[in-house]
Amino acid sequence: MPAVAPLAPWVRKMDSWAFLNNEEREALLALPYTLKTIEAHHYIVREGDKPTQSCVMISGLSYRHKVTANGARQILSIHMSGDIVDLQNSLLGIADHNVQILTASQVAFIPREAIVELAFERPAIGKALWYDTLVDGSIFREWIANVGRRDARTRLAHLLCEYALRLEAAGLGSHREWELPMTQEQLADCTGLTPVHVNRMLKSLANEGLIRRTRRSVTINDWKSLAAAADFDSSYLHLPEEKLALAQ
Amino acid sequence: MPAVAPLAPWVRKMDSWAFLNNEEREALLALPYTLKTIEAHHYIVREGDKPTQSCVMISGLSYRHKVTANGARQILSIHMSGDIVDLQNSLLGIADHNVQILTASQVAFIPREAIVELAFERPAIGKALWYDTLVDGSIFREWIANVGRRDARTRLAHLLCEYALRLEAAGLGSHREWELPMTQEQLADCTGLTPVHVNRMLKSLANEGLIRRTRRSVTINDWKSLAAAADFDSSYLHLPEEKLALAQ
DNA sequence: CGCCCATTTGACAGCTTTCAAATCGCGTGG
DNA sequence: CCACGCGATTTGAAAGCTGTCAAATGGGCG
Repeated sequence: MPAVAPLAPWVRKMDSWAFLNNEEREALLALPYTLKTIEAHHYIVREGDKPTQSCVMISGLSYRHKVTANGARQILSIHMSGDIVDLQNSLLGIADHNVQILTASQVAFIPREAIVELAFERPAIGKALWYDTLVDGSIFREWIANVGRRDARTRLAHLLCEYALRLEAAGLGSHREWELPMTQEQLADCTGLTPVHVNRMLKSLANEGLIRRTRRSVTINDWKSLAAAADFDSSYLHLPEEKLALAQ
Repeated sequence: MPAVAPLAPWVRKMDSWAFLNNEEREALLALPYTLKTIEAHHYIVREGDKPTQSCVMISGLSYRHKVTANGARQILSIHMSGDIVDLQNSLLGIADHNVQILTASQVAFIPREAIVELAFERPAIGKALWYDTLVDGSIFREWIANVGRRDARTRLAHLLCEYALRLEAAGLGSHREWELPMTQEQLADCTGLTPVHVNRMLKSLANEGLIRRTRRSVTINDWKSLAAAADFDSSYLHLPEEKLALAQ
């Protein structure tokens, strides 16, 4: 096993809800997996596939999306180190959405059966996995509200806040200082806007000093003001208590 | 036990994915519960609550929703006989959204521990419950895409198609002939539109013969055309095979 | 019969999209 | 080292879908 176990970030996240003991952490780390390095833009899963493996993000970023009949794309979620994407698709049988790599990533593929067996062999692990899918669902619900009922500026700010906080909760940086390696077109696909309008809203947020921008990334400048402008309340992320302070 | 067990619709749904044997069905039916009749508009759960029970819909309709800072409401899902709402809230600890009754309903409240224990005692039940939360998540994803990337007319048509198919899958009617007891304001809150615009779009769908309307409800007139106008593909509902034919 | 709430309708405003063109960065090749 | 090319970002102007506001209509119920 390498100096740092590839699955460690994931186990850390599963462990953050305090269901697991040491033995169970070891059991998760001992799951069989195949490690792959995947370049940006590549697909991990396509709608209609019947995946038999689940993917754990080791490093890098990925996202899930759907495409409507008129060709518009809607991004459904963003995933980072420690996230298990596609537990959904693999358990449900047929993938109902696509999973694509955002920035070059290391991904661990774990056979579905191995995970499911472990989940029911050790209830604590089962609870942690279940909990994880429930948090996933909670984030989806917030996105429905975000896209459905917030104006463009608020919507975009909300996306930034969520990303910042999740990044920090995953131990990947500070919510006050980080980079978002997404194009404005991708931000548009997250928020149900057009790239042009995303550009204008970013400009507006920057003009008021809430964020700072370089060409290809965004940094939060004034967390409190941004969170206020975003109508952002972190409770839907169901972060463990010790990480709640971040949101202040 | 009454002639028809109250939990029967739920057990039927849990069973539809073919994980359960007879013993397990019985175990579900034997779960402890409290039955309540609740009038329209009443809340079952409020955001911030710490529910310790999960609610199974026996009859009637309910919906989940969030309210944004500016007071706009976004409905997140609609629930009918056989649905378990709020497994999410009760497992996650703190409710991140509201659950409200749409039409007078009978609801069975089951203690969370009883469900969780059973889920891990009998893996098949655990799988069925997990599967159910995953389907829930799949529907949320479709709603994100619906609200984010479809125009008003398509969006509304999509909502109608989903409702029709779920109603039929739950054994509550035919997808070609049913009523939707929602106000136009509620339809608006489902789709991220205004009531006025919902009115216009319903009129447009009716003018083209896709639906028929009475004052307080909608009926599908021409399923195929409506599904086409709605960009509707039922696969995200993950209906069991024997019910797939419905969607044709 | 009268009240109240939901539905309709019309006119107008406005947020967001659309369409196009210009600018900018950055990697590549000469 | 510098020009070139291409994708991403910016910007402006105009169109359009959806929202807003207000008033009228309609139905159900006490």
